[in-house]
Amino acid sequence: MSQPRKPNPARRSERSRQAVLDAARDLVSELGYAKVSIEAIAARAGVGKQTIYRWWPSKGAVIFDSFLALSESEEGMSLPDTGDLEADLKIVMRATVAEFADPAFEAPIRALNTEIIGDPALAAQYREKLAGPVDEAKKERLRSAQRAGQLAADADLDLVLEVLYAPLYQRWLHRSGPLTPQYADALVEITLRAFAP
Amino acid sequence: MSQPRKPNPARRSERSRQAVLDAARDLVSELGYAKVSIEAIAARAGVGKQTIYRWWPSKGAVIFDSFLALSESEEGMSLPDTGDLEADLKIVMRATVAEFADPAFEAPIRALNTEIIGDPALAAQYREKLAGPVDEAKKERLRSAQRAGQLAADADLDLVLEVLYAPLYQRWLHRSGPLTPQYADALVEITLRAFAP
Amino acid sequence: MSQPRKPNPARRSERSRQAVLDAARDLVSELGYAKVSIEAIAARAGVGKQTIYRWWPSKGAVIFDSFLALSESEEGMSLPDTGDLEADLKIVMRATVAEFADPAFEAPIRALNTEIIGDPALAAQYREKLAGPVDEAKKERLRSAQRAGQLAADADLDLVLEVLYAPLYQRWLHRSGPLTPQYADALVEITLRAFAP
Amino acid sequence: MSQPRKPNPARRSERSRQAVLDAARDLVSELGYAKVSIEAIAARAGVGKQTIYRWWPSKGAVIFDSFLALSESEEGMSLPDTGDLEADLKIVMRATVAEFADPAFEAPIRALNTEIIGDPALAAQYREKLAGPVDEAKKERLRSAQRAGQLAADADLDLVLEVLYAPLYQRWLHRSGPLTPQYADALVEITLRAFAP
DNA sequence: CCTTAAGCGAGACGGTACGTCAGGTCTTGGC
DNA sequence: GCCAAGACCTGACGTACCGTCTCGCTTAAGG
Repeated sequence: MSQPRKPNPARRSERSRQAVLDAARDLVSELGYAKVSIEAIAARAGVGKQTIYRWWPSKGAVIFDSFLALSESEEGMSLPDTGDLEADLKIVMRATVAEFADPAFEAPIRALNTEIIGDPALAAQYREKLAGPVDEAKKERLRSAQRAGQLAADADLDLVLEVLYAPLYQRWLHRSGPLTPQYADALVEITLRAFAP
Repeated sequence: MSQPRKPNPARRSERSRQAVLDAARDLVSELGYAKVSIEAIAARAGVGKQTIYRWWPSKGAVIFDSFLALSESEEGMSLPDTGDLEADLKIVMRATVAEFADPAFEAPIRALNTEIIGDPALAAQYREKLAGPVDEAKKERLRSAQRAGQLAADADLDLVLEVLYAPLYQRWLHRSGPLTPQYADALVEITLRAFAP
Repeated sequence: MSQPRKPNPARRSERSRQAVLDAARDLVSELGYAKVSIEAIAARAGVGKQTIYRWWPSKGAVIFDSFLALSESEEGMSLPDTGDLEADLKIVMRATVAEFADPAFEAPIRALNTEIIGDPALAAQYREKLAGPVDEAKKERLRSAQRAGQLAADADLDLVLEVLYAPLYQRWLHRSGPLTPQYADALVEITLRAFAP
Repeated sequence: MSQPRKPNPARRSERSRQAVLDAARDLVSELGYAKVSIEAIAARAGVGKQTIYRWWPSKGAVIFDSFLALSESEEGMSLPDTGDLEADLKIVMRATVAEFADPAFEAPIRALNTEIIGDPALAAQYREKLAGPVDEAKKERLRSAQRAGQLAADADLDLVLEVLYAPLYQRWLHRSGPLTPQYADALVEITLRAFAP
């Protein structure tokens, strides 16, 4: 018995790959995740359906990749470090709040979360490729704060990030309350009190 | 031209309603949210498709209702109040962690979240009918703690609940880390420190 | 295990059935058998593909049925019987030759033969529903001739029909020679000599 | 603009040509004409698809060629001539009947007829390359019979062959009756009576 | 003898059609 | 008048092949 035969990546058409990713991104923005079909992506990209099925295992994977490609530009990001942790975090959190208020981010980020909930493989990729690098940058800033004595030296940084961000994400996903700069500030203050040295 | 004519709820068949809800619940457990179809629910329930379309606007609504019906039994719940907030919360949080470890809860809760992310109307219903009563019970316990001086009197109780639960939910949904009793305890401790009087 | 579940013929839409048959006939005439697709038939008929698959097992069956429907009008046909077998047969054979010269008959009849060669079930249906009644009418005329002493009383009438028609059909299908009124006459003369009393 | 550039036959790979022809023959036997694809032929032959498209214009042409190649061995055949036309023809016709009963001939011959009906160019090739030589040999025997006074001197030999063979071919293609040695004999007798001197 | 252009295998590509599944609407007959 | 049943049109699924198009690689001809 033979396996489903893997395509040869060396022959892959970069032009098609980009066209698919672009089309996927556009369609998610226009229609929302649920209403995007692989047929529509293929048609918009001017690509045969088989070309999508050859390189991606599912609709979720295509759309996920289209986000991945987007964020690859902002690689190696790092957070501001003025020496004042609270001020720095508030800037970052307020920026996040602002981002979430931008309707252009709405559809893609909800799409991403819908996929991730139902597909462990995508969730793993998400953590590794998207959340991971960003979290690492944030933890770097927190370590700097630990060295400066602004944060408990033994604080579990993953936990710090969760306390800081999870309430914000949840409130946004569930639409269970307003996302205001004040809310961002409150989260920073609460977190710093919780993990004070 | 005539409107789509609303059905008369008085005539509604309770037997069919229950059969649909039961079938929906079973199928979500067996297949996961995405793979459940209205056709399959109707077939399993021994019900005409029209009967579903007559009474529910969408697949999400049916499935949501099937969860609602489940939780209506546990109405009027309240949290333990031994006078020791930390101990009481740890009991509750550890119970939550244990619940999330039960594979029978996996499919339905992920289904619920998938629906809620993409449908504001369902999200509102969720907050009102499911999360609301539970949160109110929790807040009642927190108010008791405020009166006992175990929690800052001016603490925003919604925020307290978010800091307590959102990290847990997010870690579970994203599968970004293990859910242990120790993790539950840590969240309680962090939250109490953050909102200490 | 359950069978593929048969549709209930009582609920069949006559409007759809007719539309499919008409579309099939038209498309075969326009494009030829090989280039007709079920998708195209469905589209032209304004019908869902499933409606075709529900009632017919294959493209061949649809197209065959579309011919069947056509010929049902000429049911109960009978051949001229002037008492002069040779003259009567020449009229009929010349008419057949003329029919084959009509380009509008070209595509459908070739289509029919293509199907029949490859599909025993269709071949059986063809013999029973299309060829059978026509052949019976012809044999009726031949029996009359036998009674009149113009044909050997013990002649195998199926064989007579084959000798009369098979050369004509083959010449036309293989395009191996011209179909002229003279050719029609020659076949009649040869056949009558072969089966003379 | 440049023409599609014709390949240089001198460079043609004989090994590939044979492999394609063999694969085509095998696949037609196994699957029947309709289910054979060019992809499958190429794969079975271990040949690139382009190699097929380079040398043959259509699936029909490949398969036709594969039959041609087969029959090239039996070139220059001739019929028995014992002086007794009836006996000689019965031997030949009974042999043909036997051939048609062999299931190994089933698929290829039906395939050949399917092609020929729909493609005038292939039909012409068929007459010239396959049917022609065989018919010529048969006509040679008939001419010998004419000289011996066993057949009308002015008989149209093409017509004789049609009367002799077309009923047999048609009965086989349409499966409209049994092919027995008696049937073969009957056809010979009828034909000889029809074209008696 | 060595280049060089052709044929070759492989297989990705943009497409069309396949046959299936489900969506949501509509109709029929039974209760 | 709701209900079970299920046919209908629609649209997407994932697959099979179409015929075209590169890729490197042999391989035979001609300079």
